[in-house]
Amino acid sequence: MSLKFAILGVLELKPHTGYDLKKTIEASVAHFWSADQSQIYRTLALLVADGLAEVEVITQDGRPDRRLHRITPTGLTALHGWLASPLPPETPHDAFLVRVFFVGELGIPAATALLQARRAEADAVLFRLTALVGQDGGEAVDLAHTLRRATLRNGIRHAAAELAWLAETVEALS
Amino acid sequence: MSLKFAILGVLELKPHTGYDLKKTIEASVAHFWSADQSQIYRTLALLVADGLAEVEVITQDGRPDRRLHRITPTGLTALHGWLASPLPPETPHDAFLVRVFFVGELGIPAATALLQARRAEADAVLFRLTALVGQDGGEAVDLAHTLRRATLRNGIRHAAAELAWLAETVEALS
DNA sequence: GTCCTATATGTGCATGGTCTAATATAACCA
DNA sequence: TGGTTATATTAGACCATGCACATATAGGAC
Repeated sequence: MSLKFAILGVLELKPHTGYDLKKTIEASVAHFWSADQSQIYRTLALLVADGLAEVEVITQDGRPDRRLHRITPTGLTALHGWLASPLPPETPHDAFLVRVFFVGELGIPAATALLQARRAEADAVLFRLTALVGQDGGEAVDLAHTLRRATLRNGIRHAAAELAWLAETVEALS
Repeated sequence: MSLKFAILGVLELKPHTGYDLKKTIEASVAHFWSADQSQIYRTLALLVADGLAEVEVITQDGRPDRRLHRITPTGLTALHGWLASPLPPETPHDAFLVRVFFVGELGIPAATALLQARRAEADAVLFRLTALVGQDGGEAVDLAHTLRRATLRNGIRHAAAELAWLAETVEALS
């Protein structure tokens, strides 16, 4: 659902081909959204069909033509409407917590192993995001930039929360 | 994917009909997993087809027969295997952060409104989970119980982290 | 010379999930 | 008496995602 708008958002910044989009997404929003390449192409086609984006074909030889997509005024309206619309209720799906809930059957060592594995992951995420925020410099001036940094900080906060919870939980098991 | 195992986990505790399962899930793991009723029935059918669960039909009149599902030894093995298997890499999909990332276009008031709405939600989650943990008493003794409480505490930690992040971010916007 | 990577777009298939609705009865409330 | 809620299962349509694969060429690594 939001892939549509994530793509519109990227197209607003700059026209993209499907190929570029994949790269831009990986380089900018990968920490909270991921998209399969075929899904990107499908969604682009859908946006064009709905009049939210338009295509300029740039012929090439030796490889497929580039299909450069840009957002239309209708698309811009749709994006802004979505950004201002109320948050839909979300249905949680956390497979890790399903494991935690039932892993008691296997005893304390198995439960601890599960938590340790999770800690390694959370550590890695924290490290990666912290590096990204650091790279970014500091002095944020414009609003867009501040918000983009905020998405990274969100990931950092949650990774830290997860680590704190893991420590507390491992402790409770012993 | 994990619905299969969430259901197996519940079946291990006690045999269930599809109808019961929906209620048990809502009453116990709803804070980290939700399941559509038709999806539950489909998954149950799949478990039976795979030999992981078996059905006892209890005839009733005036309403459909109850189809009571219980886990089989094979099912138990499958559940335990899953619980001990490595965590698969997860692809993030956070629609809220997509909004944060792009909402700059609409200016500070719109961005702030988005964050305020989120705060109301996080507050509600925190309140609800805190009440649940409180209800639960205190003195947890057995492992399963400790882990179940831990899933609640996980939600609490993340809700708190979200609130802290929101405060920091609203601040950064002003 | 051969293999891998980058460029660029797509199709097909399977999985997992949501929403809607059909069916049928009993119990409870207004 | 009439409407909602609870009991219980199941089918159909649709949507989003992911994985594998098809196609075709240029350029660099080894």
